[in-house]
Amino acid sequence: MAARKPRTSPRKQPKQDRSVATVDAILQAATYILVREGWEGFTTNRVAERAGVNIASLYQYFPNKEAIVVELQRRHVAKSREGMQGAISALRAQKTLPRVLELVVEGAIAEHRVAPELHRIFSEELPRSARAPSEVPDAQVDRFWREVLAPFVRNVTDLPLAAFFVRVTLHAVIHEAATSRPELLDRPDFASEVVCLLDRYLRRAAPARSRTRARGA
Amino acid sequence: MAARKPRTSPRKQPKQDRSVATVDAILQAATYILVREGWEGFTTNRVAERAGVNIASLYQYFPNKEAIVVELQRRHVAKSREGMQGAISALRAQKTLPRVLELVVEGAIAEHRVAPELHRIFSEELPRSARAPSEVPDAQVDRFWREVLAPFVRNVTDLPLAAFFVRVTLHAVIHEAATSRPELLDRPDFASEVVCLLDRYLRRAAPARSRTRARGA
Amino acid sequence: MAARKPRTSPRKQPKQDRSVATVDAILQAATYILVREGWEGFTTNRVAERAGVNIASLYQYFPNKEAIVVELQRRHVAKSREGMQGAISALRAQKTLPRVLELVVEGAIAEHRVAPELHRIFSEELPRSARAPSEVPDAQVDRFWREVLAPFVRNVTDLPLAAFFVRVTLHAVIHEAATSRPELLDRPDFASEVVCLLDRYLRRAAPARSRTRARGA
Amino acid sequence: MAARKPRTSPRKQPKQDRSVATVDAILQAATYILVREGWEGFTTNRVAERAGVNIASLYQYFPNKEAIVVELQRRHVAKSREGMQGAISALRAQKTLPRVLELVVEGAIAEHRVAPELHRIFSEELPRSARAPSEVPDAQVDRFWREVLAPFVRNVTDLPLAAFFVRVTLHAVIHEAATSRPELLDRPDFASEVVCLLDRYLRRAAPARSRTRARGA
DNA sequence: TATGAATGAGCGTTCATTCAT
DNA sequence: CATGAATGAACGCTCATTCAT
Repeated sequence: MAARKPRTSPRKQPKQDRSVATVDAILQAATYILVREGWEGFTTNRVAERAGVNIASLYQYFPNKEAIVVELQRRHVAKSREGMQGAISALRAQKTLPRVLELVVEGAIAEHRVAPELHRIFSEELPRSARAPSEVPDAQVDRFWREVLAPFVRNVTDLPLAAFFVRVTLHAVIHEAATSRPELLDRPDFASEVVCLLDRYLRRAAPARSRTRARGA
Repeated sequence: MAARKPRTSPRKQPKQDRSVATVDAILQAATYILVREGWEGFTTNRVAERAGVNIASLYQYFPNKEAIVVELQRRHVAKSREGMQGAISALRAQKTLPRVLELVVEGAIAEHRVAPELHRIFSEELPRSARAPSEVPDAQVDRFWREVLAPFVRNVTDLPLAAFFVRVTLHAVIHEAATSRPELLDRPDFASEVVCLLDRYLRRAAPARSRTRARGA
Repeated sequence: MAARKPRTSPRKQPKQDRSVATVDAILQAATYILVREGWEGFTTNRVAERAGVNIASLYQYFPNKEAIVVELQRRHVAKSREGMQGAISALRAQKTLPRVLELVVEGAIAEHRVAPELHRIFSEELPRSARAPSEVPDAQVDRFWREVLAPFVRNVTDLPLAAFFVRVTLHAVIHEAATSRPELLDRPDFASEVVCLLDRYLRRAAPARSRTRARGA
Repeated sequence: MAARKPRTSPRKQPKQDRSVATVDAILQAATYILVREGWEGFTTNRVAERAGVNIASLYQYFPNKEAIVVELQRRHVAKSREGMQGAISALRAQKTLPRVLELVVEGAIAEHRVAPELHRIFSEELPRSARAPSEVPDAQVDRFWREVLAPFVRNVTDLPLAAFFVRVTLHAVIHEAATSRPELLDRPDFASEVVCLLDRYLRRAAPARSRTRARGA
């Protein structure tokens, strides 16, 4: 039922300098057009034209239109990850939850500072067919969080659920800020608020006989 | 710079039963195709074909392709709002923050139970051109939250920022659950976890000399 | 090879007042649209809409789109002819060529003063399919001129050719003036110049051994 | 009020022989269809089909339907002008009005012998949207005539008006002959009759106290 | 390898006209 | 009769992709 999905991996590795330059020109043109015109205005002919590359050459390096965007995402993610990687590798050494969270939050903010327009395109504009399969599936991220948070949580009965909440919340607030209110990212209290939000959630007071569900009480 | 945007309001009201049925068939077919094929596969010819309606008939009721989706959104939102409205009107009577949050969370969950696939389409798949202008802009929602929360918050220094966090977080966790893990919505503790997350954030402990920023400490 | 040409005569004679009103409304709307939008914007649906008449009703009185325009032309020509008729019936009584020409020129000018925009539409805008077959074919007009002019011409060797010239010239100058320089029609010397043009042509000096062809001389 | 008029200039120049042939095939097919079916039957799909060319290829060289016809006109006018140019450049050397007129008349006749069916199409069939903007506006032609005739006219009180008459008459008789009685163009006396018509008009007898206006006399 | 040229498939939309009540 | 609804048949145009040099 799902239409066959043609491979999106680059057609061939450019080995010579000229080829590298061609591919770069294509990707740069693609970025330009995606940012300015969105996915709807993104056509291979226009990309080739703007890149100053013959359309047939374009198809020598990319098997189809989607592959261009996928490669763009691959490079974008690679660059974004850099900021995060530092945070993650430093994570295990942290002794308090706030420190852990702080590290991650700042990593995530750094991540969102990289080419935010492209980020918006990738997260909001692309149809499924052009979306690069996330390199790290959500479930795996959740697992990661579970492990990271486990030592610190207090009175959390369902750790997997909490991990889900943390992942989603963390991403949402930073992404939304980056997308629609970028000035927030620069405020010194932004990160600490995010930390506060998650910290208090994860280290909560004793259940108190399930306050929120005790409607009749 | 913004191209002239052709109106998306319906072209003519169906008067007889027969034409009401036609419009319904069109909208139903549109839903079917949107859900299965996404915006990319959504073509007026296919919609008309699936609806068993002549393409020209389709254009008697909708001035263009976008208008179909806009009408779909209008109807969807109308249906969704119902659940939320009750919650909102009951809000002012609440005496505790958990009760307030609980109401809203449950309203939002109800909202997301209505045709969740369509919900996903509308929020993730549509290009800007087909997106119905949000009836309630985010800034206004934030203002609403500010007023609602003001009586209850504790040790919150920047209420507008907090309102932003609440709006974004609330929506994100419920939306993500509805979209990728719908079974979560049915769990009895899901809502209470959301409430807990927000409640603890809004009624926080005294600042403690800025714990989270005391890196050097 | 020529596509079958569906009849353009009105479908049925409106007998009742209401029908007459309907037909009039249609023709008036048709005029409005033709003048403002030209033949390209002239669609039966728009005519019906503007006339406040259901499209199906329109087709009860006119078998097709062309028929509307043909009827419009019929009425226009009928009205135009009025001015000319007087001139023509008075023609035989005239004793001099200038008087004859003067009468006709003034008739023709009067003719072109009737709804000049419509006139332009009919003469320049319509495709062949919508052009009413001229009620009086050119050859017949030429014959008429031959008879009228015969008593007056001088040194004209080929009367039929001269008649052709008179018909064409007379129409061209008045039509062009009416179309692109309407103020000319109001100048008192305009008509007399036309008369002069034709009069001198028809009563020419003796051949002078064909001056204009004596290239070798 | 005037809608944005999309450019009609060719989209890209054919560089290889193959594409020159393509463009020629398109223009030839366009001519064929225009002549046989008129503007109404002139559709890009049919042109492409008859040209044996893919519709998309057609649009590689012409940005829209009108552009095809405009190019056709451009080429036609270029060819037509040749005959006229000779006449015009020889004009100044002429010593008598009949010689001047003769030259122009013969130039105009030659002009009308080039593809007369196309000529008819261009002058009668095209809607404004497809008409190439006349390279030489009428007013300019009138000015030209004024200068050319000035040395020769006799008893002409309003030279601009006379120039208008000359332009219109000259064109009308030749055009009408070419269009509806092409055999006339081949008759040896046709040109001389036109010359006579204009010559006598421009070199007229003394006003005689305004003969044609002396109605009361 | 790079380029100019080509193209199948389809898209959004319109319109003259007819049907069914 | 009049009306609301319907529709077959195009039409102008674009795009991702491939062919041929």
